[in-house]
Amino acid sequence: MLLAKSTENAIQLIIYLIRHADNDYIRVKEIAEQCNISFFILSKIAQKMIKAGILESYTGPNGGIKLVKNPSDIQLIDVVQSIEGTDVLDKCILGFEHCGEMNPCAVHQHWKEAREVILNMFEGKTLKEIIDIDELKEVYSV
Amino acid sequence: MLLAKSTENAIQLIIYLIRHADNDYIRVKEIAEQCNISFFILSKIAQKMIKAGILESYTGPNGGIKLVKNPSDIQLIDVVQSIEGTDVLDKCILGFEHCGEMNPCAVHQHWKEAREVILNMFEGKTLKEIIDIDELKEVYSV
DNA sequence: AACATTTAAGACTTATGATTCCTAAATATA
DNA sequence: TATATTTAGGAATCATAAGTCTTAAATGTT
Ligand code: SF4
Ligand code: SF4
Repeated sequence: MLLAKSTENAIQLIIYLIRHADNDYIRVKEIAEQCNISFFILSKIAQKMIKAGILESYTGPNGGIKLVKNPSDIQLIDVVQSIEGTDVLDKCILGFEHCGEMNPCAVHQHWKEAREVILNMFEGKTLKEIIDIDELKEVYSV
Repeated sequence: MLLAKSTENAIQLIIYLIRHADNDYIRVKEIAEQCNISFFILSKIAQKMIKAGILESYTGPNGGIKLVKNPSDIQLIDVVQSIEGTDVLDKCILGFEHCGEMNPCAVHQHWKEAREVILNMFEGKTLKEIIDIDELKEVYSV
């Protein structure tokens, strides 16, 4: 499993937020219902992203959560790291101790290539680009 | 984390086996010591790979485990699947229910590309190729 | 001020994987 | 046959992640 389940949920939450953003706060309960995720789980996840500076919240009636920055100023990696910590993809595919470029294990170069692509997926695109529905329509002609 | 820790250990075990293969059975204890992995853990992992038909074992003095097939006839994906099950990379990066090519979620195409590369790493190369030290020397000029 | 709504935060339980331990079975060797 | 070696396999423990619940704090509405 590449991503933890809570990170999957975090991405779903973000996608929902972007698609329903209209400068108002959106209730976590609404997102939980629409995305079919437990409210309790989602509110914990939201809290992590708030601490990471991705979301802000407002307590009370008409309250909820919303994005702090513009979707085009957030990378997917920011979301991933806000949940899983900053060293998700620093880790290697094997557990060898004294390794790396100078003393590579047998799969080093292969894993390096794959990680490059994964990183590119997480860093190369902003949330705006990733979530852009028109782009998807073009590709899949839906 | 892409791979479970036990899968990391499985790959380490396989690498050791290939590099020390001389048609004899190799004791799990020896591998455990050399790879610095708990013997108990490694013997469980070995049992899984035996059930998957990758290794065979022999009980008693001079016993141990060895590869069933030639390293050039085994794909890395076989090792991974023997430990984690066959649907490791079938799963999607998100948890959406009704999705896929016809109804792609917002990151479908990006994850598809990355998964392609990972699969290629696991399926495209045989263990022989991956473990080949000369190939590594060439690339890293070690 | 009283009440309803909504996030905040911690406690608690459950599920899953990692790790360790122990006994049995197989088999070579003396 | 007795003994030492080595895998087989289950039981038990520990760690971490996932999921649930409960109470507190903030704040708009009446
Ligand atoms: S040599 Fe490279 S692939 Fe191998 S364990 Fe080290 S960092 Fe990972
Ligand atoms: S649409 Fe594609 S990327 Fe999205 S959840 Fe489904 S299979 Fe995964």
